Amino acid sequence: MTKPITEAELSVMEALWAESPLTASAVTDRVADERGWSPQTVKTLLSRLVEKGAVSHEKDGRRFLYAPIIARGDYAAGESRRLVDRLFGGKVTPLVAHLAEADSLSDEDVAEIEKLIRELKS
Amino acid sequence: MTKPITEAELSVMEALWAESPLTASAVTDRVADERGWSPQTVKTLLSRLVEKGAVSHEKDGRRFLYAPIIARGDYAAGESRRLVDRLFGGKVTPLVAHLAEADSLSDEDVAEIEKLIRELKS
DNA sequence: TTTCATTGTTTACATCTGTAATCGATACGA
DNA sequence: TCGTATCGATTACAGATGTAAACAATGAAA
Repeated sequence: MTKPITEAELSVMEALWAESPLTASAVTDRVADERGWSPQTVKTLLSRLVEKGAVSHEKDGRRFLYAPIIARGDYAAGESRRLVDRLFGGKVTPLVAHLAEADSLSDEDVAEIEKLIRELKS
Repeated sequence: MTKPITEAELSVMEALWAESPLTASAVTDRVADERGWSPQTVKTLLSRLVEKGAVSHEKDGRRFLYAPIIARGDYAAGESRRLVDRLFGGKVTPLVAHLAEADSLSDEDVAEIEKLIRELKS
């Protein structure tokens, strides 16, 4: 994954992460609503994702079947790390603190993280 | 902050967050090393940040003094939220879990977050 | 077989981004 | 006072990005 996946491309990735392999038109059906894109736009994005090595395309008769190459979890982990490095000097704690301050952490969140932390400590 | 701050612009913001107000050349001095930019480049970035409403410029004789309008903490919190919304359905726990899985959380981190969580619960 | 619809490929184009040169005003040193 | 260094403003320009039209191949329908 040399080149980064852009915002628009991410919508396409989400469709493929949700279900794959898919044809281009199937992807279009799934993302057209939220983004209001023309089928051509989706094709372009798919091509660029193939170029970037983020998506595979296997010939299936006259059409292609597209599937993600990079896993959603790997992508998310990478992006998370990038953010933490860029803004919090690589430390996760300030990130959690900021989200907490912004009142973005529900009691549920706190409880879940606490549980997670307990597991990590064992 | 209508338009997002770009990667290059962020370097300039960091300089201003570290110390402000600063003249354009003072900013240049502080970011030239890490980025190897010409003074002109820094000027352009400052102008764009002023346009975006992220930085103020007050006339001081024939030159300008630049200062951040948005606080670093607010920016960081906003970016964090955007990431969590985009990739983790708005939930913080999976983010922490991913970072932990990638072996990115030191024992220290875990201890700190635990402490933070305890404070949040009280 | 002729046509139409579908699929991928090529090309397009405006905006954004990174990076900077050039230009015009102007303050400071000689 | 005259040139020179400096500052901000204007303009530039290539590559990335969002968004898509145009085109070519080809399989399906009539």
